[in-house]
Amino acid sequence: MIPESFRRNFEPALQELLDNETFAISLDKGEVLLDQGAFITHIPIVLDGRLKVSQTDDDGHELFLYFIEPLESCVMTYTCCDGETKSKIRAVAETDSEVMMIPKEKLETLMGFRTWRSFMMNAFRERFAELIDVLNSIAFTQLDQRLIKYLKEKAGGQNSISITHQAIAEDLNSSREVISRLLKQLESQGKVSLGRNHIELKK
Amino acid sequence: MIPESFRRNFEPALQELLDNETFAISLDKGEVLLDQGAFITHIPIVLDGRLKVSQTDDDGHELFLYFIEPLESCVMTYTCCDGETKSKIRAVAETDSEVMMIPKEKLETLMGFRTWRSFMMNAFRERFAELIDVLNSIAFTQLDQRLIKYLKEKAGGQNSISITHQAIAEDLNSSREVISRLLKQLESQGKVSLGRNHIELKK
DNA sequence: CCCATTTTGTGATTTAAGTCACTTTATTCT
DNA sequence: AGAATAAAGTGACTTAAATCACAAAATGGG
Repeated sequence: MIPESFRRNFEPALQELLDNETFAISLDKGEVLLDQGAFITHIPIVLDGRLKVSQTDDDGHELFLYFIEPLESCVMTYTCCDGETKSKIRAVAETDSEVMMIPKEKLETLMGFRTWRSFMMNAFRERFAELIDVLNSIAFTQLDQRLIKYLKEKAGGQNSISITHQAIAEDLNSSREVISRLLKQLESQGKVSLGRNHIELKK
Repeated sequence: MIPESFRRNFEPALQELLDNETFAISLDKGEVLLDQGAFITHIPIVLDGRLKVSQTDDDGHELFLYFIEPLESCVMTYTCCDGETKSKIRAVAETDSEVMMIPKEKLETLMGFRTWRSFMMNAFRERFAELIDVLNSIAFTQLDQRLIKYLKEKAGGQNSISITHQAIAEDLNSSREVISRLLKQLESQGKVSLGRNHIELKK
C-alpha cells in the first residue's frame, strides 16, 4: 500500500510501524479532507492525486495557498494534533486522491525515529518556503504575474488546464472579469490559448 | 543565564544540556542576527528584547512578517540548519536584545527529548498561524486596517510608539505619503494622536 | 432543435493606493 | 541663532483592480 520508494526513506522498524498503524482512504474530487476550524485527528500523507490547501477569511473570501502532491504531507496537522487547536486551513481533493492517514496518537512514537524527524523537518521547510512565496507574490507581485504562476502550478507539468475563469478568480481572490481580461491579454501575447473551460499553456 | 521559568519546561537532563551547550549573545538595536540568504549555524531563542522578522523580494521591497518576543525562537532556523538551505527571512534586533544560541549540531540531540519536541511544535504552530494571519491581512484587508494592526503589535501593550511614517511605510510595503494620510485619518477618528517620531494609541 | 444555464466578453465607472512635486514644520549641529 | 537636515503635510495625477451592467457565445437536456 505504501509506495516502496517512500518506505525506503525509513528504517525497518519504522516501516513496520507505518504498515501496521496507518490506513489509506480514497477521496473523490471535491471532497473535504480537513475543514478550517476543525480539530485534527489524523496526519495525512498524499499517496496519489492532489490536495488543494486554502484559507478563508472571516468574510468568506477564499485564498489558494498551495497544493499537496504525492508523498507530501500537511504540516498544519503536525502542529495541531494536540486535540485543542483548530485547523487554520482547508484541504480539499483537487482530483480523486489516495491519502494515507496516521492517527494523531501515533505521532509521538514516530517522532522518536530520526528518519521521521528528518522527513518532517523537510516538510516544514518546504511549506514554510511555499507560504513565504505566496506572501511575496501577493505583497509584491501584480495580478498578471500571479495568474501565470497559478496556471503553471495548476498545470503541474501538463500544458492543459480545465477550469473556469470564475474558479481562478476565487483562488486568487480576484474577480471573474479581471481574470478574463488578463487571460485575453496573455492570449494576445501568445502565452496561452483559451477555450471554454479550458486553458492551454504555450511554450 | 537561562530564565528559570523557561528551564522549568524541560526535564533535568535537558536543562543541563542547554546550560552546557548553549551561549548567549547581546545584540544592539539594529544588529542583524540572520540575513536573508545566509546559512544557518545556530538556533536563536530570544531571552530579552525583540527581533523583527522580515522578507525581501528580488526588487528589494521589504515586508514585515512578525516579531520574536522573549522565550520564543525562530522556526525558520529549525528547518534550515542542514547547512545547505539558505534563510528566506531576515531577523534584526528591534531593541537591544539578549539571545540564547544553540549550535545546529546540537539539534539532533535536543530532538531526542519529548519536552523539546513539544516546545518546537508549539513554536511551529504559532509561527504558522502568524504567517497565515499576515497573509490574510495582506490578501483581504485594506491598508488602514493593516496599519492599525501593525501599530498595536508594535506597541505591544504600551500605548506609545517611536517611529517615522517612512519606516512604517517600509514595513507595510507602502509609501510614506499614504501612511501619513491614513494616520491623519486615524487621528481625526480619535484613534491615535500624532507627533514627530511618535504615535500615541488611544483607548 | 430549442430553451435554459454556464461561461465568457466588454464598456463604463469607481476606488484604494502609488507617484510626483512641492511646502511646511521640527530638530540638530556648528 | 541660523543653516542644514529630517520628518511630515498636501494637492494633482496615474494606475491596477474591483464593480456594475449588460451582451454574446457555448453547451446540454428534454
